[in-house]
Amino acid sequence: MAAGTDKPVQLEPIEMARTAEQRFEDYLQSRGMRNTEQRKNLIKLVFSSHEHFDADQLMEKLPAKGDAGYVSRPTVYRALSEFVDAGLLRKFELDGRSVYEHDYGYPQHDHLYCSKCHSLIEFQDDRLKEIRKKVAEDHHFQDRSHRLIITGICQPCRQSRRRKRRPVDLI
Amino acid sequence: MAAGTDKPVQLEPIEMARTAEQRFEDYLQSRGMRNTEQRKNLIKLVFSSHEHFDADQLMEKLPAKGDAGYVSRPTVYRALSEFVDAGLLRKFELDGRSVYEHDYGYPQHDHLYCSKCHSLIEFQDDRLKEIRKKVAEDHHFQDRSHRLIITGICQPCRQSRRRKRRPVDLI
DNA sequence: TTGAATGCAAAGGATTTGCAGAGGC
DNA sequence: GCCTCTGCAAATCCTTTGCATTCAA
Repeated sequence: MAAGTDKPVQLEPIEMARTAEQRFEDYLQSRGMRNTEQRKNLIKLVFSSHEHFDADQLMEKLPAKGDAGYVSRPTVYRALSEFVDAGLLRKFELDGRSVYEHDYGYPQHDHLYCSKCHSLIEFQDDRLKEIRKKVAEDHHFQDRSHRLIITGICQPCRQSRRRKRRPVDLI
Repeated sequence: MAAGTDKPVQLEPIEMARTAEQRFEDYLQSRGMRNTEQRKNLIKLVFSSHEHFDADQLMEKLPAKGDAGYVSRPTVYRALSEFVDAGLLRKFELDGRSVYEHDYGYPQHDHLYCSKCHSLIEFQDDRLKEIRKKVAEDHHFQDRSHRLIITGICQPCRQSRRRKRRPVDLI
């Protein structure tokens, strides 16, 4: 995308007929599951920004134990799994932990991953679709999804080779 | 554990000036490290076939505890890490575990991953190189490696599903 | 009311680490 | 002999599970 820019290009959310919350409610409804306070808190938090995050980071954004709005760790894990199942989030693994990102209402993209500061930069390249299609056909493979991560050193880290840059929390 | 079975190799090894063992010896030498029996056993085993494997699968191929040639689990993990560092193996994550494959003497490739039987199928597409190059340039990113995994259902799994369809619940 | 969901504690599974003894070089 | 390496046990890290209680519908 836009060459000549320093900042990572931000992808634009897709226009949606239903909000993530609405879609999740449908999901719950259709399975006889309940729309609890915890699930409401989590989905609100998760969709309040489109950063990548892991379970730990999500926990840190929640109110502390004892305060209103607190959600326990097991419940966080259970909810993340439901969000993925409902098509709201996508999950992938990085350095041995699970990382989540918005799926619903967000365009397909892939990532550059800085092995120094652990930041993730999104990019889009439509040629990938073609490759995927051709390879799947060649192997009579029914493709459902793909994940491409290009690892290296991001621009800020290349420039400040000596300066210690605080790694972006979390991946 | 044990996932990621493999198909017979389809890609041809590259002609090498030095064997993996030789290269590893250089690596050890240059760092004042020792070429122990354990490391020799492991490298021989690892390069005796082209399959993808995880630490557990490698352990299972080793002689049992008490028998000659046994290597303990911590040593296996330490060695795998060294092999990666020495450029002999490449490591990636699948379903929460670390999976290894030959790097030295093996051409760049990517994978189709069957979510049903967990097999990994290798493929090559040179257009990926171009995409990687362009994206890296656009973002002033110094790319070092990439990993593309296309997930779906492999041909054998697609066929077996059609043949023996699960009957509708009777009762 | 009633079964699903939560929080707690504890378990699990993969991988790593501290350390005393073994063994390359 | 020096110093790295190994194996053992135990620790860590992330994630999941069993269960009694709480709560949405």
